[in-house]
Amino acid sequence: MPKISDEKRAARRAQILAAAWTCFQKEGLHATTMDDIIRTSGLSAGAVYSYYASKDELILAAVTSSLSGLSALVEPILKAEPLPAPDQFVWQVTATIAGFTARGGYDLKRIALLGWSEAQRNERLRATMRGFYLAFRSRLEEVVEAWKRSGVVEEAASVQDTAKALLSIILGFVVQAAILGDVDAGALANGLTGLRTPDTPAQKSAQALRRQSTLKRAVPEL
Amino acid sequence: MPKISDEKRAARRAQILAAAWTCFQKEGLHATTMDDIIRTSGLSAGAVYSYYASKDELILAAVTSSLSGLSALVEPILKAEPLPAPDQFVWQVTATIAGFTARGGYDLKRIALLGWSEAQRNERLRATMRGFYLAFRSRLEEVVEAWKRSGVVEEAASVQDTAKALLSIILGFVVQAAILGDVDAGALANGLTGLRTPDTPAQKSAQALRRQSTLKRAVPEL
DNA sequence: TAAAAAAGAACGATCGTTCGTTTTATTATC
DNA sequence: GATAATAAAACGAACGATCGTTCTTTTTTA
Repeated sequence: MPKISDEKRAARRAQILAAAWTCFQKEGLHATTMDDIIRTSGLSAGAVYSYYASKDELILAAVTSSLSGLSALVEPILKAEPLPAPDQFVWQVTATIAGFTARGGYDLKRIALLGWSEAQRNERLRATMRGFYLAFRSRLEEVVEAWKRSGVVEEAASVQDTAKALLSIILGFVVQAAILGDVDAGALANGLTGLRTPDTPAQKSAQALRRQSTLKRAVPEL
Repeated sequence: MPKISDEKRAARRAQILAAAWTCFQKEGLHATTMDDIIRTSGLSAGAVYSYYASKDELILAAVTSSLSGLSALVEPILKAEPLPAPDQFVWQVTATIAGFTARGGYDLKRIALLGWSEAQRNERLRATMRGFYLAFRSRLEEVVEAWKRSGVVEEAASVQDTAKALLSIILGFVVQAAILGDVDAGALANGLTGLRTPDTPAQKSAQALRRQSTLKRAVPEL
């Protein structure tokens, strides 16, 4: 029975996925044609289609693998003992994300931007992504809990909101680094310390107000 | 000589651009066809093409107008007297961005994500965007300077880095709100205060170290 | 040798764009 | 002031290019 071995099959899939990554980040998700991927992979159309049923499947695989790659990368930081303080933590996470770029010429940040964009019209991709980021934010909540226990975050702080702020900082780094290219993890963490000054009484009362009211603002016409 | 008036011309352009916005955010930049835009604009193909030379032109116009719309929206906050404290400032900016969504069903955040993605392969768009965000960050630097003068940010902080951190938080909010949808300006600002605790001596030394070394980390295989 | 795997030419669908025609609105003429 | 002349503006069918995918043929391998 002439059937290819499981290792060979996995290798072929990886070969095609790598080609897809290369093309996607070079041209974008929609601008890369199947022919681009086929030629880059070194295989034929028939071969590629016998491993991935459609282009959408390939897009999903590319984004999913980048997400799980990110997960694997950041995981060690999340469970480090002792847990680094917030600034240090943000520094480590963003530096790790930035460092991924070096690896084989792939840029995790670019794939992330492409994925976010695509997720808005691709329901399956959106669900996958939502699940991933929600899970990641849960992990961040655990981190905040740990900070509370060790006293670096005060007990009164909202765990959910703090995790949201953390995630914003990390995601924002990805965007800014991808678009402007002149930010690094050190600058971000350093800039964060600049924002971290003790509350004045006026700020305290503003915080209390903030959670109750919704900002009503005149929105100018386009 | 039957020539349309300048107002009529501008109105037609606005009509087409509005149709493009609607389609782009519903289907994405590449998935919307010119026929989509043409039909929702209520005009003919020939008419649309006499106002915008190509689809790329329309994409650029859509993204550019969303950027300048954002600018106009945020500008009042930047020059407010007195300038709100950091948390309050972030709250106002993000609330304004979020509030834009309500306006006519257009979601500024979605267009932003689409634009970032497209900017990676469209050189003209990338240049436009870069210029916009750099200018915006300069404005943020001025804000940080003002904070320093009023004492809410300590003198030793780096203006550039603090502005980068600020921009990250804002951009991250846009991403998180667009993908997860369960964040609001209040949660973000509130979460930021949770991160804002006084330095311990250990953190101080970590900051000093951070700016000098580059993180060397083993990046696992995909 | 037999069946799975790879190849690659070919297909139908769809895209962005064009271009010959029709409509519309302004000006010149009587 | 009604009408004819005129040119911009709008129309929309049609085109060429290109896309994702299929399917028959050839090659490979257990």
